[in-house]
Amino acid sequence: MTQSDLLTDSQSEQFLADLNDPQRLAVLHGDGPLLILAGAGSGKTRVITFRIAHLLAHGVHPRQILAVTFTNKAAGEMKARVRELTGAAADSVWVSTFHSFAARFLRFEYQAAGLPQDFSIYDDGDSKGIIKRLIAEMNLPARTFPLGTVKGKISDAKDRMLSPAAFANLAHDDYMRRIAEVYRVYQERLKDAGAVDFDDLIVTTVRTLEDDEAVRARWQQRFTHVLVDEYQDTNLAQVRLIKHLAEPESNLCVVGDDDQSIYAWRGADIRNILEFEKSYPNATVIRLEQNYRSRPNILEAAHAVVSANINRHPKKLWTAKPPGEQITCILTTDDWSEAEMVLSRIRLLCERESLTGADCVILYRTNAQSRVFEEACRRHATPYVLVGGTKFYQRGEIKDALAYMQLTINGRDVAAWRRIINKPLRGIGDASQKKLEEARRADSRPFAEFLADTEAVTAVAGKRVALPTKRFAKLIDDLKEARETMNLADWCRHLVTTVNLKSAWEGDDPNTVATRMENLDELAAAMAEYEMTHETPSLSGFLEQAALVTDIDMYDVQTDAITLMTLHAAKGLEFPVVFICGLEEGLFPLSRSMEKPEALEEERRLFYVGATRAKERLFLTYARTRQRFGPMASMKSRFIDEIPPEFLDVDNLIPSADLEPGGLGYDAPARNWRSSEVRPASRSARSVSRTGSEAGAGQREREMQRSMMAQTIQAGAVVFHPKFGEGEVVSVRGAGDSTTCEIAFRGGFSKTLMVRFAPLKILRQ
DNA sequence: GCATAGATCTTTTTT
DNA sequence: AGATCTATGC
Repeated sequence: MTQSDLLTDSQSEQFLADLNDPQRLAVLHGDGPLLILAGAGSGKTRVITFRIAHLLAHGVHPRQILAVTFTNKAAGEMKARVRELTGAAADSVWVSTFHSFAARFLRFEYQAAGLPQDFSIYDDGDSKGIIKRLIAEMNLPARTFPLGTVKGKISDAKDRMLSPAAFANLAHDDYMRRIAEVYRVYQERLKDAGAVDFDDLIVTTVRTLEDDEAVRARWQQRFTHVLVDEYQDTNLAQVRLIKHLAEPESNLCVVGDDDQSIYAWRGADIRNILEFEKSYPNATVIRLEQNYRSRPNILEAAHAVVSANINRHPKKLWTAKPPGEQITCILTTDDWSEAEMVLSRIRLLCERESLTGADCVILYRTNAQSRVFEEACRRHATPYVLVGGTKFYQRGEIKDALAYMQLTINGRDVAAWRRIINKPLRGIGDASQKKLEEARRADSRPFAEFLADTEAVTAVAGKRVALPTKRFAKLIDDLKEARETMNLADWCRHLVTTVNLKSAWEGDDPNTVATRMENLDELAAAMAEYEMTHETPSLSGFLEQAALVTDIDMYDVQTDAITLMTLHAAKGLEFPVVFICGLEEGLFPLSRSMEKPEALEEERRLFYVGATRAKERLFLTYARTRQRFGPMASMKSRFIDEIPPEFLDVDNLIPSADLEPGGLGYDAPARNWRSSEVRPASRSARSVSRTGSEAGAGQREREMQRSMMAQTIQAGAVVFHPKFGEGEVVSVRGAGDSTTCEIAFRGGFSKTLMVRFAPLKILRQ
């Protein structure tokens, strides 16, 4: 590292001048624990990145800094921003998510952790497959032991660092004792399979650090400074991981906001942030309360809702910005017109206020709500980007191919084996599978080796399956061998043909089959890209990445497309215009949460997170009825009523003869609200102005979006494909690298292609 | 062992 | 309403 990689003092001073007082204190804070309570939009990322730059400028070696986030996207952004400040030094700073940090740790320390080097990482589906089989094996009634609940309890136990034994000790009724038993055997099965689930990544890392002094010393020495983002979302296991890594100096800087804690259902414990000072009595606490993102009206509304919570540290953000528009609340009769209204509002904003679709985001509580908006966008040929939904690596055909790959490096991976042993059909049915699986476990050899042992197989499952199992074993061995002679992408293609995956979907709709085959092509392309972008590409590295990557990670603001995503996915993002939709009792807040006060408070925080994404304008929508297991009607969300009326501009599109359903006992003064008909049209035409430094930032963002547009495709574009000819883009789905678009080709057929890999030429936008 | 039709459950959010 | 699971018959 050269001196020029580092900030010089004068540069660093210049940066500091842009910060407000508490921000500067946080950046300059010396040694010891530091808690930054950073409200929404208070420049939190800036503070973290400046702090890292500051540490680097003051002689901390980049490799000694660990910064942990929850999503790969956040990690990537942090790294990019540190790089802007410090140059190449940033590349040596270890910035990663909790899970990918743990995965990397365990690849180094697999021996101490008691894992095979090429351990598999099980996703939710893999884990559920194992647990499901266990529930059946243990004769537990599926009705009283629903898979999701059992998995959830086990996951909770892991989040709290409870071993199966400890969990069993705490179980004081038969029900919990049985779940404890499932947990115990589940762990045995994982161990046998050489696999860890998502929770285990963290738990095993913590256990290894706690049990092995040499390993602990090595890693504690390695990191002298640890920073954690979104600290309010950590669970006990994660807090312990961080604590160990930061010791003994405990130069630990955590940043978070208790009002933005929205992952309690996943084991996040808000007490971690509320009681940080108890764990670290010498901690410095800094509050960032100036908001640089939103108009005061938006902050007021968000604050009004979240401050209805009892269990909360009282605080209030402020902003120097001028008031801006009122918050628009749109009341519609049903979900269909809700979507129509949202789109027409967006159209209006784009026409009159020099905004583009990319400035707008539609947020909703549940993924299922996205459908109506997607349909509306298609109807109006409005480009949109859907974040979430079916993920590329979760598709059946992709998981199948990955399972074959996984089995070549981890021969005991039972989830992979189960997935592919009879796909394509080999005449090895369920009954034989169970017998073979059990016998193999007792035998402890890898699947391929065991299955090639004709005698052993015959003894367990009869003569009939011995031949197909032997062939299967040979197939796996051949694949393993082939891997040595070719690169990952070629090997992937080789695998698809050798295995003859296509024959597994004989009789299926030919279009579906074609799409699946295209997806497999895309998998090969993804592997090629992985090989190009990594210095030491490995199969297990690729599989690890495939297991830990999510949709939001790949999301990038681009083109003129409107963004559609859940409120949860929106955390950490900001948009000039935000629509929060489906503000109905039972949907948002969700009915399940309405029984438990803590859960209801989390819904309020979720509203707070959603609202504070907005820079300029916030819209809230309510649909009186919507399709949810058949049509259902609901009352306005209490969140709307928790906002003082002076901040709201209500656009009531429900005919006055149509009263709200169940108006009894619910204070919803719809009659007091002005109807849209009498509203002067000029109001919507008022321009959204940008002020101060925000304007500059917005401008730059816009430019970046524009430059990216060149390489992206919008609905309505006319494109050319060498194989399929000319066609028109009907819709664009997915995010970032996994963006797909549906194209209606002139030949009268349409295809869904992955933008990144399809050799498309854009003829006209 | 496998395909099909009917039954059942799902929709909270995700690393 | 749609996907996924289960029971049944071949």
